Amino acid sequence: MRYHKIPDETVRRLPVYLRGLVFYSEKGLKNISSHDLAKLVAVNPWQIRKDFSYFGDFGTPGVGYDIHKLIKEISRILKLDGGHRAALVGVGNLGAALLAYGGFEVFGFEIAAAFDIAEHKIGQRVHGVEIEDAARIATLGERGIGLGIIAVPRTAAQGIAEEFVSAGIRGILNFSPVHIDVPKKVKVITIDIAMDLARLPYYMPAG
Amino acid sequence: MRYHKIPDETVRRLPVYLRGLVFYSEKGLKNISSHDLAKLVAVNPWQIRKDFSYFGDFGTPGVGYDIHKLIKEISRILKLDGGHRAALVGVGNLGAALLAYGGFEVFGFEIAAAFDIAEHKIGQRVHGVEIEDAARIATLGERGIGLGIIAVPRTAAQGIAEEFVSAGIRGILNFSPVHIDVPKKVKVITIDIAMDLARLPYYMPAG
DNA sequence: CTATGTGAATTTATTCACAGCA
DNA sequence: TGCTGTGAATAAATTCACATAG
Repeated sequence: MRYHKIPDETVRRLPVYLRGLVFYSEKGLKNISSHDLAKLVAVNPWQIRKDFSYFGDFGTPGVGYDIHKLIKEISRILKLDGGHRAALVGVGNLGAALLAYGGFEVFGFEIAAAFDIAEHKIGQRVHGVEIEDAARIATLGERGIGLGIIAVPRTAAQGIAEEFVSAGIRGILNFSPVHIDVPKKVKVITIDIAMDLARLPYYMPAG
Repeated sequence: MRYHKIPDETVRRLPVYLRGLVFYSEKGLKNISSHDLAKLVAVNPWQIRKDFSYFGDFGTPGVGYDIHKLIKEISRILKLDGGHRAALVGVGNLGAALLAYGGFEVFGFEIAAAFDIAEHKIGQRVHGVEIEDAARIATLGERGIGLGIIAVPRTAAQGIAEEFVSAGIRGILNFSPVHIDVPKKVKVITIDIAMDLARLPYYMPAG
């Protein structure tokens, strides 16, 4: 099935596989079976095989998948190879947490710029990144930064998104619990942490 | 179709609807059409109608849905009515951000306890919550706290999860980028913020 | 005439079962 | 024998189209 379009649900799982594969790779392993990967990432073995079958031929029957080749191919499909520079707006609690978060590197991301409107924060350094005046968001286009992260209060989120769009940003990760309107040429993913928490009681076994 | 099981995908959307409905309710509106709600939450109108049809009869043709009744019913289905008290472990950058985050109240959540292992943090108050010694996690059972939030470094996550389980916690929200193993009677939802970011380049229009 | 509610049609995703390769 | 890769079968979710209620 190598010529099919990759299903969205498979694309959603690819970063999960990638993190698991990198984990195994760092342990020095060269190959892994669908069964072993399944245990690590909590996906069925046949689902994994089906997913991988959409884009190629990485397995050897009786041996397993070539970890290195898979990492390269998944990175290529997700367009993570080559790396990405992101700009963060809003260095409050959440923004500082994102700057400190170590989980971005695996996927080739780097937070290369940070902005805030609070006078006393501007010029300070947080985890190696200097906080700039939010007025300078407009300069992002010239600086080769293509991703934006919004970590400001909800009332400011739409405005920041529009500044991002003007500056040429093509992808936005939004942490404000509010829907953001942008032109179709820009992709927005909103993460509302409370929404995942809100599903927890439903799935909790009664006690 | 009032007697069918509610599909998982519908359950995933219910918190989204709930947030939108509360937003409208606070504006003083009494009714809303599927079309208007659709614009706010970025879901198709027919999808909304289908979702609501799984659990009842809240709409009036020609008028729309009764916002108040819907809020009550969705809260009931998600088991959010009555409220939930959660315990946070790990008051670093992310933990502090969660304590400061205002988006939990809509869903009836309250972070009622916070724990850390760092001596100098214990006894301090962050956003009104006193930080306790992580050794006291075991007391959660007696305190009527049923949800746990993990915001510690990945290497500590599994251990904290086990302490939660021993203390009688039935639902865990995990922010560490690692799969957590718990008994089946406990539900875990893992949020890895980098994973959503990792899908962004794939969906970004080429430029 | 407007907007819900829902069967039916379609599309998409998961699961199975097994042929075939190392 | 062990494990991949994939058609076929099943299940689930989305979309449509329209009867029906206010």
